[in-house]
Formats: sequence, structure tokens, C-alpha cells
Amino acid sequence: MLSKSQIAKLLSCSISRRKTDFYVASSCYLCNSFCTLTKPPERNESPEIPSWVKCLDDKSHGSPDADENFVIPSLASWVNSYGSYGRTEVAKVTSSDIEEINVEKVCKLLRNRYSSPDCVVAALNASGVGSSSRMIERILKKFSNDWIPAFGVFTWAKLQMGHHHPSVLCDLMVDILGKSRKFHLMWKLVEEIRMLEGYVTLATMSKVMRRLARAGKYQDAIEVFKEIEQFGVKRDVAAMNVLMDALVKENSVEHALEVFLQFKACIPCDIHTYNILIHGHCKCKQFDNARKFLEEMEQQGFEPNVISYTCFVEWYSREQDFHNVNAILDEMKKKGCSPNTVTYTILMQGLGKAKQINDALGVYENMKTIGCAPDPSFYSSLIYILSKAGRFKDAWDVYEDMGKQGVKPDLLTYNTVIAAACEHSQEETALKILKKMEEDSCKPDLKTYASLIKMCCRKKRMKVLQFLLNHMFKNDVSIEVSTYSLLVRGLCKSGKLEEACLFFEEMVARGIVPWETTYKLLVNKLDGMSMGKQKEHIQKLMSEAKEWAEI
DNA sequence: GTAGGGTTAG
Repeated sequence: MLSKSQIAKLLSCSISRRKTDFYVASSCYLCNSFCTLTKPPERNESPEIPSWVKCLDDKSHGSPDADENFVIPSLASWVNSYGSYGRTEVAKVTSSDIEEINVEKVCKLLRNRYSSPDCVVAALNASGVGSSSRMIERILKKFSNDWIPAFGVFTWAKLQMGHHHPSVLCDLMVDILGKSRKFHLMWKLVEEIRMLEGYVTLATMSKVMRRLARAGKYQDAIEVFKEIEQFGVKRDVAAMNVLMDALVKENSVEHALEVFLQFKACIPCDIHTYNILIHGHCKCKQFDNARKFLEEMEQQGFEPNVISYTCFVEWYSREQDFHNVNAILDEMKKKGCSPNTVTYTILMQGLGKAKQINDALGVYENMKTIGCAPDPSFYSSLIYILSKAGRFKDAWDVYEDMGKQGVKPDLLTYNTVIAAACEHSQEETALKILKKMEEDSCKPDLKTYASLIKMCCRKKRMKVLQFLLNHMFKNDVSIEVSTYSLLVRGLCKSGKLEEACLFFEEMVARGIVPWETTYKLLVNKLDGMSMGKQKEHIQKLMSEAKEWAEI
């Protein structure tokens, strides 16, 4: 039986740079050791002892009959077919297997902490691994919260292939740099691909605008929009909507409004533009202003739709102003605009938060009579509400009922059920669902793991915690500041200070600046336990992290 | 990426 690592070892020494479609992995004819990987033999080659099988290990050969299973048996997903040549069976290894192996090899290398992308490039150059765009995409997703390895691998592959990656990959890189607030590098990359035909699109500039807005650089985001034609992207309503949406989502309806007023004369807006403005104003509880835009859109000939009204329902609900919620629902009825699943979900959530559980459950009944079908998001909210009300058993029943109703759970549903199980300390159930997700090919995300990690810290389940961290890496979920904070906070609360320090250290080593609250909590705890030495160490790490952040 | 995804105290 060949292990994945044996194949990886073998492949890495010989074939990584070749481009043939498939290779043959075979075990030695004489010994059970895993030996060689070559192109398949020609049909007319002797099947007795294929000449192309050579043993790489120079170990003394025992009797070939000692172990009947010396041939390559099941390689599961690694191998898609077998051939038989005499006593040596062969397995085809496709180019996607090679990609898999290269991805693993590169990731292993990237887990060493490099201080700059250049160091990553040098290390990868020395490794002799080959690259492909598809492979880089997978690695970038794995390291999307870790800009140094991500940018290193991106640069290395570009140099190795001698040309730029496809534009979607460039967009991904732009986004990663923006997310880490490496705006200087982000711009350098954008400038670089601007020279290439068709590379910079609205998708690229959307990443730029959204990342700038997220960093609170509202004015910079607006400047990008004003100058967008210099990048070969049309300054039209689609681009304007992206900008306004980014500004609203990052809490500046004021800037969104400024853009709207400045451009409404030259860029004809659409229904989205108005809905973004309504959403923005509802979000900061400026209901009168929101109403003004609802009227303005009508005057401009755009009939308000279910999205327009649902914004009001959401934010009146959040205010627990159910009088106005009902007024909006009545208005919708009058205008012949039916609420949809989203509207009902929001309404039910609002009632749930207001602790009006029975009214919340009534929404579900109401939907059924109207014939509005619940979707996975709706069920997730229902599960959430029941769990928060301490009714885990009912929440679980709803989850099970979904299947019977033919609604497939999605990521949100799984996350909600896992969070509910964790909150009720149902460890086994929570892990069971994690497994179920795998079976359903539903990829877990940071939130999936966050609830599980929180529970493990609380219950001091260190082994399960380690299992989860490995699980995350395998699933391409990159650990970032919120996860580290969760770990440090959770372990502090459980009195596991040594472990908390280790995670704090790892976070800083990855170039992440810890949150001030996380830092203070840890230092206070260390102080309380008279762990002076560790406290000094953490203080030193924190000031280092802050220094780097400023560079 | 025009609306729902639900907490960073204690």
C-alpha cells in the first residue's frame, strides 16, 4: 500500500517539471519498496519484467513471494486506473495528481515563515517544483490571509512561466494585497497588468474600491472611480453602484450620497442605485431620508421593488419598531409587491431578537399559507432563534425537517447547527455535522471552525483543538486575526496561559498585528498569575508587531 | 457584492 507521502516523495524527485499528461507509478518487481515513476511502456514491451521499472532504493531484495501484496494496491483518488504487466502492476498518475502533489509541496514550504515575498521566491526557486495557474489559484485561496507567502508564490510562478497569470488570478492577488492593506504593492500590481490587454476589468477595480473603502479610505475609493477610465474601465452606472455599495457597506452613506449627487447629472442611475441609497440610510436609521429616496425613485420612473421595501422591514425590525414594520407590509400589499423569503426571514429574525418567539414561529405558518417556500437561509434563522431561546431540541428537529421538505442544508445552515450544538456543549453532535459537511462536499469556512474552537477552548479539549486546526488547513481555510484572537481569548479564559502565549507568538510571527483587546486580556491574565517572564515576552512581541505594521 | 449570514465585555 502506497501512502500519499510516498508518492509525493517519489514524484518530487523526478517529474515535477515535466509536462506529459500522465505517468506511471510502479513498485519494484523484486522488493516492495516504491520505486519509480515513468512514462507508460509501449504495448509491445515485454510484460515479464518491464525494463522501465527500476528500484530507486538500493536495498537488498528479499524474496518476491514474501509478500503477495507488494504491487500497488488501492491508491484511492490518486490513481484512476490500473494496468498489469507481469508481476508488477502499474498505476496511472494524471497531471491533476501531479498538481495535487505540487500544491502540497509548495504549501509545506510556505508554512516556514518567510520575512518577505522575495525570500519565498528564492526558496521556491531552489525547490525545483513546477507550477501552473490552476495550482497557484488553489494556493492563493489557501493563503488568502497571509500576503507574504501568497505574493511570493504569485511572483515566483509568474517568473517561472514567463508571462502573467490569467486576469482572475491577478484579481485574486489584488484582493489579497488590499485585504492586508498593502496598498502600495496592490497598486504596483494593478499598474503592471494595466499594460496587458483586457486584464484590468471592473472586477479588478471593484476589489480595489472595496478594499480601500474597508480600510476607511473613502476618499481614495472615490478617486479610483473618478479616474477609472484611465484603467480602461468604463465609468458607468455599474461601476458607480459598486463604489456606492462599498461605501454604504463600510458605513459611510454620506460618501455614497456625495458620489450620487456629484454624478447623477452625467451618469443615469438605475433601480440598484436607489436601493443602495435606501439601504444605506435605513442602516443608519435615517428613515426619513430613506423614504425620500423611495419617493424620488418613483418620480424617476422606477417602481420600488421587494428589495426597496425589505430594507425598511429589516431596519425597523432591528429597532423593534413593529408598528412601522406592519405599515411597510401594508404598503407593499397596496402596491401589489409581495414579500418574498428574504422579507419573511428578516421579519422572523427581528421577532426572534425581540424575544417574541411565538410570533416568529407564526411567520413560518404564515409563509406556508401564502405558499412562499422557505430556503436554507430561512431555516438557518429558525434554527438560530430556537437555539438562542434554549430550545436546542426544537432547533435540531427543524434541521432534520429540512431534509424531509427537500431543502438541502448549505454552509450557513451547517454553521448555524454547529454553532447551536457548540453553544449547548453537544460536542459529538457538532463534530458529526462537520463530518456530514465533508460528505456533502460543503466546504467549511472560518465561522464553522470558530464555534468549534470556542467550545474546545471552553472545555479544554486540546487534542480536538489540534485536530480542528489541521482540519482547517486541509480545507484551505486560512487562519487569520479573528481566529487567533478567539484562540488566545478562549485559552485565557480556561487558564491555559502557556498555550495562549504560543498562539499569540504564532500570530505575530505571521505578521498579524493582534487586537488591542486580545493583547490586554493576555497580559492581564499573565500578570494575575505572576508570570512576569512571559508577560515581558508578549509585550515585546506586541511592540514588534506594531513596528512592522507601520513599515 | 441592490435586501437576510446574527458579539470583540462581563
